[in-house]
Amino acid sequence: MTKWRQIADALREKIEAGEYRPGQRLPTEPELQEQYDVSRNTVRQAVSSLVAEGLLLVERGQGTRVRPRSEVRRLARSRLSREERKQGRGAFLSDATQAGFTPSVQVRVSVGQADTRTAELLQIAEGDSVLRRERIMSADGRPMQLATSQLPRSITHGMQIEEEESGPGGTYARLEEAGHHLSHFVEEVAVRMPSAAEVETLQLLPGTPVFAITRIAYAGSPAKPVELNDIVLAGDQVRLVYEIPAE
Amino acid sequence: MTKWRQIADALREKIEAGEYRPGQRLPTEPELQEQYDVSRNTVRQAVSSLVAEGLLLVERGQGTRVRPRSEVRRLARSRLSREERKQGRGAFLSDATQAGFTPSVQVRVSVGQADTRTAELLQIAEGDSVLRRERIMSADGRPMQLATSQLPRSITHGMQIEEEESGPGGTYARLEEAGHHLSHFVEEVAVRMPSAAEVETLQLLPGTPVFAITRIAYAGSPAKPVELNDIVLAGDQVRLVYEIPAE
DNA sequence: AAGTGGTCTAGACCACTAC
DNA sequence: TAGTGGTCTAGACCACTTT
Repeated sequence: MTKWRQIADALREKIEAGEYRPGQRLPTEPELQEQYDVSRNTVRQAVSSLVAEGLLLVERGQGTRVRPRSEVRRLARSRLSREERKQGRGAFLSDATQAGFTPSVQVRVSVGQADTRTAELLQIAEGDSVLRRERIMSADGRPMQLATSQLPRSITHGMQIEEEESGPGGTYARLEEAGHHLSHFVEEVAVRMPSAAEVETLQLLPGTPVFAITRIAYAGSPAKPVELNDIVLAGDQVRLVYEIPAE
Repeated sequence: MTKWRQIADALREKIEAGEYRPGQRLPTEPELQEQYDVSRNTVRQAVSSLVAEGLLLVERGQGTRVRPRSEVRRLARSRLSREERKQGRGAFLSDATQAGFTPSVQVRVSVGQADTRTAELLQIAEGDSVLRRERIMSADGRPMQLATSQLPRSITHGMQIEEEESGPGGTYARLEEAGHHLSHFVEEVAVRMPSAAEVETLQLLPGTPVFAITRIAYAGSPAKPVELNDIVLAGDQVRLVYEIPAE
Protein backbone atom coordinates (compact mmCIF):
# COMPACT_ATOMS: atom_id res chain seq x y z
CA MET A 1 0.00 0.00 0.00
CA THR A 2 1.45 3.34 -1.04
CA LYS A 3 1.65 6.27 1.29
CA TRP A 4 -0.77 8.49 -0.57
CA ARG A 5 -3.39 5.74 -0.65
CA GLN A 6 -3.04 5.22 3.07
CA ILE A 7 -3.56 8.91 3.66
CA ALA A 8 -6.52 9.03 1.27
CA ASP A 9 -8.09 6.03 3.00
CA ALA A 10 -7.53 7.54 6.43
CA LEU A 11 -9.17 10.80 5.38
CA ARG A 12 -12.06 8.98 3.71
CA GLU A 13 -12.70 6.99 6.86
CA LYS A 14 -12.72 10.11 8.99
CA ILE A 15 -15.19 11.70 6.63
CA GLU A 16 -17.46 8.67 6.59
CA ALA A 17 -17.24 8.40 10.36
CA GLY A 18 -18.40 12.00 10.61
CA GLU A 19 -15.17 13.21 12.16
CA TYR A 20 -14.93 15.68 9.33
CA ARG A 21 -18.45 16.87 8.53
CA PRO A 22 -19.79 18.19 5.21
CA GLY A 23 -18.67 21.77 4.72
CA GLN A 24 -16.03 21.48 7.41
CA ARG A 25 -12.37 22.42 6.89
CA LEU A 26 -9.71 19.73 6.63
CA PRO A 27 -6.25 20.31 8.07
CA THR A 28 -4.07 22.39 5.74
CA GLU A 29 -1.41 20.79 3.57
CA PRO A 30 1.47 21.65 5.92
CA GLU A 31 -0.52 20.18 8.82
CA LEU A 32 -1.25 16.95 6.97
CA GLN A 33 2.40 16.82 5.91
CA GLU A 34 3.42 16.82 9.53
CA GLN A 35 0.66 14.45 10.70
CA TYR A 36 1.62 11.75 8.23
CA ASP A 37 5.30 12.64 7.92
CA VAL A 38 5.38 12.91 4.14
CA SER A 39 6.28 15.50 1.55
CA ARG A 40 3.78 18.06 0.38
CA ASN A 41 3.34 16.40 -3.02
CA THR A 42 2.31 13.15 -1.37
CA VAL A 43 -0.34 14.94 0.65
CA ARG A 44 -1.54 16.65 -2.50
CA GLN A 45 -1.84 13.37 -4.38
CA ALA A 46 -3.96 11.90 -1.61
CA VAL A 47 -6.21 14.95 -1.50
CA SER A 48 -6.66 15.15 -5.25
CA SER A 49 -7.70 11.52 -5.43
CA LEU A 50 -10.51 12.34 -3.00
CA VAL A 51 -11.45 15.40 -5.04
CA ALA A 52 -11.77 13.17 -8.10
CA GLU A 53 -14.06 10.88 -6.11
CA GLY A 54 -16.24 13.87 -5.42
CA LEU A 55 -15.60 13.73 -1.68
CA LEU A 56 -13.58 16.90 -1.19
CA LEU A 57 -13.66 20.45 -2.44
CA VAL A 58 -10.61 22.70 -2.71
CA GLU A 59 -10.77 26.46 -3.00
CA ARG A 60 -7.58 28.31 -3.55
CA GLY A 61 -6.53 30.59 -0.81
CA GLN A 62 -9.20 29.16 1.44
CA GLY A 63 -8.44 25.55 2.11
CA THR A 64 -10.00 22.13 1.65
CA ARG A 65 -13.51 21.25 2.75
CA VAL A 66 -15.66 18.15 2.85
CA ARG A 67 -17.99 18.50 -0.09
CA PRO A 68 -21.53 19.22 1.09
CA ARG A 69 -24.04 16.75 -0.32
CA SER A 70 -25.84 18.74 -2.95
CA GLU A 71 -29.57 18.69 -3.07
CA VAL A 72 -31.05 16.04 -5.29
CA ARG A 73 -34.20 16.65 -7.33
CA ARG A 74 -36.29 13.73 -8.47
CA LEU A 75 -37.34 14.21 -12.07
CA ALA A 76 -40.37 12.13 -12.95
CA ARG A 77 -39.70 11.12 -16.53
CA SER A 78 -43.06 9.40 -16.76
CA ARG A 79 -44.91 12.67 -16.40
CA LEU A 80 -44.75 13.69 -20.03
CA SER A 81 -48.47 13.23 -19.87
CA ARG A 82 -51.22 14.85 -21.85
CA GLU A 83 -52.90 15.79 -18.60
CA GLU A 84 -50.02 18.03 -17.57
CA ARG A 85 -49.82 19.63 -20.99
CA LYS A 86 -53.50 20.52 -20.86
CA GLN A 87 -52.81 22.37 -17.66
CA GLY A 88 -50.25 24.40 -19.54
CA ARG A 89 -47.14 22.79 -18.14
CA GLY A 90 -44.22 21.53 -20.15
CA ALA A 91 -42.13 18.63 -18.87
CA PHE A 92 -39.66 20.87 -17.06
CA LEU A 93 -42.33 23.01 -15.41
CA SER A 94 -44.11 19.85 -14.37
CA ASP A 95 -40.91 18.59 -12.75
CA ALA A 96 -40.46 21.90 -10.98
CA THR A 97 -43.92 21.72 -9.48
CA GLN A 98 -43.30 18.16 -8.39
CA ALA A 99 -39.84 18.69 -6.90
CA GLY A 100 -40.56 22.14 -5.50
CA PHE A 101 -38.01 24.37 -7.16
CA THR A 102 -38.26 27.64 -9.07
CA PRO A 103 -37.60 27.02 -12.75
CA SER A 104 -36.14 29.40 -15.27
CA VAL A 105 -35.24 28.83 -18.90
CA GLN A 106 -33.04 30.50 -21.50
CA VAL A 107 -33.96 29.70 -25.09
CA ARG A 108 -32.19 30.16 -28.40
CA VAL A 109 -34.01 29.24 -31.59
CA SER A 110 -32.37 28.67 -34.94
CA VAL A 111 -32.82 26.86 -38.23
CA GLY A 112 -30.23 24.46 -39.57
CA GLN A 113 -29.65 21.31 -41.56
CA ALA A 114 -29.96 17.77 -40.24
CA ASP A 115 -26.63 16.00 -39.77
CA THR A 116 -26.26 12.26 -40.32
CA ARG A 117 -27.33 11.18 -36.84
CA THR A 118 -30.23 13.63 -36.63
CA ALA A 119 -31.51 12.57 -40.03
CA GLU A 120 -31.41 8.91 -39.10
CA LEU A 121 -33.16 9.33 -35.78
CA LEU A 122 -35.85 11.65 -37.17
CA GLN A 123 -36.20 9.50 -40.29
CA ILE A 124 -35.61 12.40 -42.65
CA ALA A 125 -32.93 13.05 -45.25
CA GLU A 126 -29.52 14.39 -44.35
CA GLY A 127 -29.42 18.12 -44.99
CA ASP A 128 -33.17 18.58 -44.57
CA SER A 129 -34.14 21.76 -42.79
CA VAL A 130 -34.64 21.40 -39.03
CA LEU A 131 -35.78 23.76 -36.29
CA ARG A 132 -33.36 23.84 -33.38
CA ARG A 133 -34.33 24.95 -29.88
CA GLU A 134 -31.38 25.18 -27.48
CA ARG A 135 -32.30 25.64 -23.87
CA ILE A 136 -30.53 26.11 -20.56
CA MET A 137 -32.85 25.17 -17.72
CA SER A 138 -32.14 26.27 -14.17
CA ALA A 139 -33.49 25.33 -10.78
CA ASP A 140 -33.52 28.16 -8.26
CA GLY A 141 -31.09 30.02 -10.52
CA ARG A 142 -28.57 27.20 -10.74
CA PRO A 143 -28.13 25.62 -14.20
CA MET A 144 -29.24 22.01 -14.11
CA GLN A 145 -30.03 20.92 -17.60
CA LEU A 146 -28.99 21.60 -21.19
CA ALA A 147 -31.40 20.57 -23.91
CA THR A 148 -31.15 20.80 -27.66
CA SER A 149 -34.39 19.96 -29.37
CA GLN A 150 -34.61 19.39 -33.13
CA LEU A 151 -37.77 19.10 -35.23
CA PRO A 152 -38.22 18.68 -38.98
CA ARG A 153 -39.00 22.07 -40.46
CA SER A 154 -41.68 20.40 -42.59
CA ILE A 155 -43.68 19.93 -39.40
CA THR A 156 -43.02 23.17 -37.58
CA HIS A 157 -43.45 25.56 -40.49
CA GLY A 158 -45.42 28.59 -39.36
CA MET A 159 -46.01 27.22 -35.85
CA GLN A 160 -45.45 29.10 -32.63
CA ILE A 161 -42.63 26.67 -31.84
CA GLU A 162 -40.50 28.72 -34.20
CA GLU A 163 -40.68 31.60 -31.74
CA GLU A 164 -38.65 31.68 -28.54
CA GLU A 165 -41.85 31.66 -26.53
CA SER A 166 -43.41 28.36 -27.45
CA GLY A 167 -46.48 29.05 -25.33
CA PRO A 168 -48.21 27.21 -22.45
CA GLY A 169 -47.55 23.48 -22.36
CA GLY A 170 -44.45 23.88 -24.51
CA THR A 171 -43.46 22.23 -27.75
CA TYR A 172 -45.51 19.10 -27.23
CA ALA A 173 -48.73 21.04 -26.61
CA ARG A 174 -48.24 22.98 -29.86
CA LEU A 175 -47.58 19.77 -31.79
CA GLU A 176 -50.80 18.20 -30.56
CA GLU A 177 -52.82 21.32 -31.36
CA ALA A 178 -51.50 21.07 -34.89
CA GLY A 179 -52.85 17.54 -35.13
CA HIS A 180 -49.70 15.58 -34.33
CA HIS A 181 -51.15 13.24 -31.77
CA LEU A 182 -48.24 12.06 -29.60
CA SER A 183 -48.10 8.31 -29.09
CA HIS A 184 -44.98 7.71 -27.01
CA PHE A 185 -41.45 8.78 -26.14
CA VAL A 186 -38.25 6.76 -26.08
CA GLU A 187 -35.46 7.90 -23.78
CA GLU A 188 -31.98 6.48 -24.04
CA VAL A 189 -29.96 7.29 -20.93
CA ALA A 190 -26.16 7.28 -20.94
CA VAL A 191 -23.68 8.53 -18.41
CA ARG A 192 -20.26 10.06 -18.95
CA MET A 193 -17.81 12.62 -17.65
CA PRO A 194 -18.58 16.13 -18.89
CA SER A 195 -16.61 18.10 -21.44
CA ALA A 196 -14.87 21.27 -20.32
CA ALA A 197 -17.63 23.36 -21.91
CA GLU A 198 -20.30 21.48 -19.98
CA VAL A 199 -18.38 21.86 -16.74
CA GLU A 200 -18.56 25.59 -17.31
CA THR A 201 -22.19 26.09 -18.29
CA LEU A 202 -23.53 23.62 -15.76
CA GLN A 203 -21.10 24.92 -13.12
CA LEU A 204 -20.06 21.38 -12.30
CA LEU A 205 -17.60 20.44 -9.59
CA PRO A 206 -14.68 18.13 -10.36
CA GLY A 207 -15.60 14.46 -10.19
CA THR A 208 -19.18 15.07 -11.24
CA PRO A 209 -20.52 12.89 -14.07
CA VAL A 210 -23.48 13.87 -16.24
CA PHE A 211 -26.52 12.14 -17.65
CA ALA A 212 -26.75 12.29 -21.44
CA ILE A 213 -30.28 11.55 -22.54
CA THR A 214 -31.55 11.18 -26.08
CA ARG A 215 -35.30 11.52 -26.22
CA ILE A 216 -37.35 10.91 -29.32
CA ALA A 217 -41.03 11.85 -29.43
CA TYR A 218 -43.31 9.85 -31.72
CA ALA A 219 -46.69 10.95 -33.09
CA GLY A 220 -49.50 9.60 -35.26
CA SER A 221 -50.24 6.06 -36.32
CA PRO A 222 -48.19 4.47 -37.54
CA ALA A 223 -45.96 6.39 -35.14
CA LYS A 224 -43.32 8.63 -36.71
CA PRO A 225 -40.59 10.62 -34.92
CA VAL A 226 -41.41 14.31 -34.63
CA GLU A 227 -38.76 15.54 -32.22
CA LEU A 228 -35.21 14.67 -31.19
CA ASN A 229 -34.10 16.07 -27.86
CA ASP A 230 -30.50 15.82 -26.61
CA ILE A 231 -30.39 16.47 -22.90
CA VAL A 232 -27.44 16.86 -20.54
CA LEU A 233 -28.14 16.82 -16.81
CA ALA A 234 -25.86 17.54 -13.86
CA GLY A 235 -25.40 14.12 -12.28
CA ASP A 236 -25.07 15.35 -8.72
CA GLN A 237 -28.35 17.19 -8.75
CA VAL A 238 -30.92 14.84 -10.17
CA ARG A 239 -32.36 11.38 -10.05
CA LEU A 240 -34.48 10.19 -12.91
CA VAL A 241 -37.65 8.39 -11.92
CA TYR A 242 -39.30 6.04 -14.39
CA GLU A 243 -42.47 4.12 -13.85
CA ILE A 244 -42.74 0.89 -15.78
CA PRO A 245 -46.06 -0.92 -16.13
CA ALA A 246 -45.91 -4.70 -15.56
CA GLU A 247 -48.19 -4.95 -18.56
CA MET B 1 -2.99 28.96 -19.26
CA THR B 2 -0.72 26.60 -17.36
CA LYS B 3 1.78 24.36 -19.08
CA TRP B 4 0.11 21.09 -18.17
CA ARG B 5 -3.24 22.30 -19.49
CA GLN B 6 -1.65 23.33 -22.75
CA ILE B 7 -0.11 19.89 -23.11
CA ALA B 8 -3.39 18.17 -22.20
CA ASP B 9 -5.28 20.29 -24.72
CA ALA B 10 -2.71 19.59 -27.41
CA LEU B 11 -2.94 15.85 -26.81
CA ARG B 12 -6.74 15.94 -26.70
CA GLU B 13 -6.84 17.73 -30.04
CA LYS B 14 -4.52 15.21 -31.63
CA ILE B 15 -6.72 12.41 -30.35
CA GLU B 16 -9.91 14.04 -31.59
CA ALA B 17 -8.29 14.79 -34.93
CA GLY B 18 -7.44 11.10 -35.23
CA GLU B 19 -3.70 11.69 -35.16
CA TYR B 20 -3.56 9.31 -32.22
CA ARG B 21 -6.10 6.57 -32.86
CA PRO B 22 -7.96 4.44 -30.30
CA GLY B 23 -5.63 1.74 -28.99
CA GLN B 24 -2.57 3.50 -30.34
CA ARG B 25 0.51 4.29 -28.24
CA LEU B 26 1.25 7.86 -27.20
CA PRO B 27 4.86 9.10 -26.98
CA THR B 28 6.55 8.01 -23.74
CA GLU B 29 7.00 10.39 -20.84
CA PRO B 30 10.63 11.22 -21.66
CA GLU B 31 9.61 11.92 -25.27
CA LEU B 32 6.77 14.24 -24.24
CA GLN B 33 9.15 15.92 -21.80
CA GLU B 34 11.46 16.78 -24.64
CA GLN B 35 8.68 17.72 -27.10
CA TYR B 36 7.17 20.28 -24.75
CA ASP B 37 10.33 21.14 -22.84
CA VAL B 38 8.93 20.53 -19.36
CA SER B 39 9.74 18.38 -16.37
CA ARG B 40 8.47 14.84 -16.09
CA ASN B 41 5.94 15.72 -13.39
CA THR B 42 4.32 18.30 -15.65
CA VAL B 43 3.92 15.73 -18.40
CA ARG B 44 2.43 13.33 -15.87
CA GLN B 45 -0.10 15.89 -14.67
CA ALA B 46 -1.27 16.50 -18.23
CA VAL B 47 -1.57 12.79 -18.91
CA SER B 48 -3.41 11.98 -15.71
CA SER B 49 -5.98 14.69 -16.36
CA LEU B 50 -6.78 12.95 -19.64
CA VAL B 51 -6.96 9.61 -17.87
CA ALA B 52 -9.52 11.09 -15.47
CA GLU B 53 -11.54 12.27 -18.47
CA GLY B 54 -11.57 8.70 -19.67
CA LEU B 55 -9.59 9.55 -22.80
CA LEU B 56 -6.35 7.74 -22.07
CA LEU B 57 -5.30 4.43 -20.60
CA VAL B 58 -1.98 3.82 -18.85
CA GLU B 59 -0.51 0.39 -18.23
CA ARG B 60 2.60 0.18 -16.17
CA GLY B 61 5.63 -1.04 -17.96
CA GLN B 62 3.84 -0.77 -21.26
CA GLY B 63 3.05 2.83 -21.97
CA THR B 64 0.05 5.06 -22.58
CA ARG B 65 -2.64 4.34 -25.14
CA VAL B 66 -5.73 6.09 -26.43
CA ARG B 67 -8.64 4.40 -24.73
CA PRO B 68 -10.60 2.27 -27.18
CA ARG B 69 -14.30 3.08 -27.21
CA SER B 70 -15.89 0.26 -25.28
CA GLU B 71 -18.89 -1.50 -26.62
CA VAL B 72 -22.21 -0.17 -25.47
CA ARG B 73 -25.22 -2.40 -24.84
CA ARG B 74 -28.71 -1.00 -24.92
CA LEU B 75 -30.72 -2.30 -21.99
CA ALA B 76 -34.44 -2.06 -22.56
CA ARG B 77 -35.80 -1.25 -19.12
CA SER B 78 -39.36 -1.35 -20.37
CA ARG B 79 -39.10 -5.05 -21.12
CA LEU B 80 -39.92 -6.25 -17.63
CA SER B 81 -43.00 -7.59 -19.26
CA ARG B 82 -45.16 -10.53 -18.35
CA GLU B 83 -44.75 -11.79 -21.90
CA GLU B 84 -41.01 -12.24 -21.49
CA ARG B 85 -41.43 -13.92 -18.12
CA LYS B 86 -43.85 -16.42 -19.59
CA GLN B 87 -41.16 -17.37 -22.06
CA GLY B 88 -38.93 -18.13 -19.12
CA ARG B 89 -36.71 -15.08 -19.34
CA GLY B 90 -35.79 -12.82 -16.49
CA ALA B 91 -35.02 -9.18 -17.15
CA PHE B 92 -31.31 -9.77 -17.60
CA LEU B 93 -31.75 -12.71 -19.94
CA SER B 94 -34.24 -10.69 -21.90
CA ASP B 95 -31.68 -7.91 -22.25
CA ALA B 96 -29.06 -10.40 -23.36
CA THR B 97 -31.29 -11.72 -26.12
CA GLN B 98 -32.07 -8.20 -27.23
CA ALA B 99 -28.51 -6.87 -27.18
CA GLY B 100 -26.89 -10.07 -28.40
CA PHE B 101 -24.46 -10.97 -25.65
CA THR B 102 -23.83 -14.15 -23.66
CA PRO B 103 -25.06 -13.67 -20.10
CA SER B 104 -23.75 -15.33 -16.96
CA VAL B 105 -24.74 -14.79 -13.35
CA GLN B 106 -23.22 -15.48 -9.95
CA VAL B 107 -25.73 -15.60 -7.10
CA ARG B 108 -25.41 -15.50 -3.33
CA VAL B 109 -28.52 -15.89 -1.22
CA SER B 110 -28.81 -14.96 2.44
CA VAL B 111 -31.32 -13.94 5.07
CA GLY B 112 -30.98 -10.75 7.05
CA GLN B 113 -32.80 -7.93 8.78
CA ALA B 114 -34.22 -4.86 7.08
CA ASP B 115 -32.27 -1.67 7.77
CA THR B 116 -33.98 1.71 8.02
CA ARG B 117 -33.99 2.49 4.32
CA THR B 118 -35.02 -1.01 3.25
CA ALA B 119 -37.85 -1.06 5.75
CA GLU B 120 -39.15 2.28 4.55
CA LEU B 121 -39.04 1.42 0.87
CA LEU B 122 -40.58 -2.02 1.34
CA GLN B 123 -43.12 -0.65 3.82
CA ILE B 124 -42.20 -3.15 6.52
CA ALA B 125 -40.80 -2.70 10.02
CA GLU B 126 -37.10 -2.14 10.66
CA GLY B 127 -35.51 -5.42 11.68
CA ASP B 128 -38.06 -7.55 9.86
CA SER B 129 -36.60 -10.60 8.19
CA VAL B 130 -35.68 -10.14 4.52
CA LEU B 131 -34.39 -12.45 1.82
CA ARG B 132 -31.32 -11.07 0.11
CA ARG B 133 -30.17 -12.13 -3.36
CA GLU B 134 -26.81 -10.67 -4.38
CA ARG B 135 -25.90 -11.14 -8.00
CA ILE B 136 -23.00 -10.35 -10.29
CA MET B 137 -24.16 -10.35 -13.88
CA SER B 138 -21.69 -10.58 -16.74
CA ALA B 139 -21.87 -10.04 -20.47
CA ASP B 140 -19.54 -12.25 -22.47
CA GLY B 141 -17.64 -12.95 -19.27
CA ARG B 142 -17.09 -9.29 -18.37
CA PRO B 143 -18.86 -8.09 -15.19
CA MET B 144 -21.43 -5.48 -16.08
CA GLN B 145 -23.95 -5.27 -13.32
CA LEU B 146 -24.19 -5.75 -9.56
CA ALA B 147 -27.65 -6.30 -8.13
CA THR B 148 -28.80 -6.76 -4.57
CA SER B 149 -32.42 -7.75 -4.36
CA GLN B 150 -34.33 -7.76 -1.07
CA LEU B 151 -37.77 -9.24 -0.42
CA PRO B 152 -39.80 -9.48 2.79
CA ARG B 153 -39.36 -12.97 4.19
CA SER B 154 -43.09 -13.00 4.92
CA ILE B 155 -43.65 -13.23 1.18
CA THR B 156 -40.86 -15.55 0.10
CA HIS B 157 -41.17 -18.13 2.84
CA GLY B 158 -40.84 -21.59 1.33
CA MET B 159 -40.59 -20.31 -2.23
CA GLN B 160 -38.00 -21.34 -4.76
CA ILE B 161 -36.63 -17.80 -4.64
CA GLU B 162 -34.91 -18.79 -1.44
CA GLU B 163 -32.71 -21.13 -3.45
CA GLU B 164 -29.82 -19.91 -5.57
CA GLU B 165 -31.56 -21.22 -8.65
CA SER B 166 -34.73 -19.19 -8.77
CA GLY B 167 -35.98 -21.03 -11.86
CA PRO B 168 -37.09 -19.93 -15.34
CA GLY B 169 -38.31 -16.35 -15.56
CA GLY B 170 -36.52 -15.46 -12.34
CA THR B 171 -37.81 -13.89 -9.15
CA TYR B 172 -40.73 -12.09 -10.75
CA ALA B 173 -42.08 -15.26 -12.39
CA ARG B 174 -42.05 -17.06 -9.01
CA LEU B 175 -43.81 -14.16 -7.32
CA GLU B 176 -46.61 -14.19 -9.86
CA GLU B 177 -47.01 -17.96 -9.61
CA ALA B 178 -47.48 -17.48 -5.88
CA GLY B 179 -50.33 -15.09 -6.54
CA HIS B 180 -48.48 -11.78 -6.25
CA HIS B 181 -49.75 -10.17 -9.42
CA LEU B 182 -47.18 -7.52 -10.37
CA SER B 183 -48.67 -4.13 -11.18
CA HIS B 184 -45.69 -1.90 -11.94
CA PHE B 185 -42.07 -1.05 -11.23
CA VAL B 186 -40.50 2.24 -10.25
CA GLU B 187 -36.86 2.83 -11.15
CA GLU B 188 -34.91 5.70 -9.69
CA VAL B 189 -31.71 6.28 -11.67
CA ALA B 190 -28.74 8.12 -10.18
CA VAL B 191 -25.19 8.51 -11.38
CA ARG B 192 -22.00 8.72 -9.35
CA MET B 193 -18.34 7.80 -9.32
CA PRO B 194 -17.76 4.24 -8.14
CA SER B 195 -16.25 3.19 -4.83
CA ALA B 196 -12.93 1.38 -4.86
CA ALA B 197 -14.71 -1.94 -4.25
CA GLU B 198 -16.97 -1.36 -7.26
CA VAL B 199 -14.02 -0.44 -9.45
CA GLU B 200 -12.58 -3.83 -8.59
CA THR B 201 -15.59 -6.11 -9.05
CA LEU B 202 -16.83 -4.33 -12.16
CA GLN B 203 -13.25 -4.03 -13.48
CA LEU B 204 -13.84 -0.35 -14.19
CA LEU B 205 -11.29 1.92 -15.76
CA PRO B 206 -10.42 5.24 -14.13
CA GLY B 207 -12.80 8.04 -15.03
CA THR B 208 -15.74 5.69 -15.46
CA PRO B 209 -18.95 6.65 -13.64
CA VAL B 210 -21.65 4.14 -12.72
CA PHE B 211 -25.41 4.03 -12.81
CA ALA B 212 -26.99 3.41 -9.42
CA ILE B 213 -30.56 2.25 -9.86
CA THR B 214 -33.10 1.60 -7.16
CA ARG B 215 -35.95 -0.50 -8.46
CA ILE B 216 -39.07 -1.28 -6.49
CA ALA B 217 -41.55 -3.87 -7.74
CA TYR B 218 -45.19 -3.46 -6.74
CA ALA B 219 -47.86 -6.18 -6.70
CA GLY B 220 -51.56 -6.59 -5.93
CA SER B 221 -54.24 -3.97 -5.62
CA PRO B 222 -53.88 -1.72 -3.89
CA ALA B 223 -50.26 -2.08 -5.01
CA LYS B 224 -47.74 -2.93 -2.32
CA PRO B 225 -43.95 -3.16 -2.68
CA VAL B 226 -42.70 -6.73 -2.87
CA GLU B 227 -39.09 -6.29 -3.91
CA LEU B 228 -36.31 -3.73 -3.56
CA ASN B 229 -33.46 -4.07 -6.03
CA ASP B 230 -30.27 -2.01 -5.79
CA ILE B 231 -28.43 -2.13 -9.08
CA VAL B 232 -25.00 -0.81 -10.03
CA LEU B 233 -24.11 -0.72 -13.71
CA ALA B 234 -20.82 0.06 -15.44
CA GLY B 235 -21.49 3.44 -17.04
CA ASP B 236 -19.25 2.92 -20.05
CA GLN B 237 -20.93 -0.27 -21.13
CA VAL B 238 -24.64 0.40 -21.09
CA ARG B 239 -27.38 2.74 -22.13
CA LEU B 240 -30.75 2.45 -20.48
CA VAL B 241 -33.71 2.60 -22.81
CA TYR B 242 -37.11 3.58 -21.44
CA GLU B 243 -40.32 3.79 -23.38
CA ILE B 244 -42.84 6.27 -22.06
CA PRO B 245 -46.45 6.22 -23.23
CA ALA B 246 -47.92 9.63 -24.09
CA GLU B 247 -51.03 8.43 -22.31
C1' DA C 1 1.26 40.64 5.38
C1' DA C 2 0.27 35.97 6.28
C1' DG C 3 -1.70 31.81 4.90
C1' DT C 4 -3.92 28.98 1.59
C1' DG C 5 -3.62 25.93 -2.43
C1' DG C 6 -1.50 25.68 -7.71
C1' DT C 7 2.38 24.94 -10.62
C1' DC C 8 6.87 23.44 -11.74
C1' DT C 9 11.54 21.59 -11.32
C1' DA C 10 15.34 18.01 -10.72
C1' DG C 11 16.40 13.99 -9.12
C1' DA C 12 15.92 9.46 -6.76
C1' DC C 13 14.25 4.78 -6.31
C1' DC C 14 10.75 1.18 -7.27
C1' DA C 15 7.53 -2.22 -9.88
C1' DC C 16 6.25 -4.16 -13.84
C1' DT C 17 6.76 -5.62 -18.89
C1' DA C 18 9.15 -6.83 -22.80
C1' DC C 19 13.15 -8.63 -24.97
C1' DT D 1 18.59 -5.83 -19.03
C1' DA D 2 16.43 -1.90 -20.85
C1' DG D 3 12.40 0.70 -20.94
C1' DT D 4 7.99 1.82 -19.23
C1' DG D 5 5.12 4.22 -15.78
C1' DG D 6 4.42 4.85 -10.17
C1' DT D 7 5.87 6.95 -5.99
C1' DC D 8 8.28 10.21 -3.26
C1' DT D 9 11.24 14.04 -1.89
C1' DA D 10 12.82 19.04 -1.22
C1' DG D 11 12.49 23.25 -2.64
C1' DA D 12 11.04 27.26 -5.43
C1' DC D 13 7.78 30.68 -7.02
C1' DC D 14 2.97 32.12 -8.03
C1' DA D 15 -2.20 33.37 -7.42
C1' DC D 16 -5.69 34.02 -4.56
C1' DT D 17 -8.17 34.98 -0.03
C1' DT D 18 -8.34 36.58 4.48
C1' DT D 19 -6.82 39.56 8.20
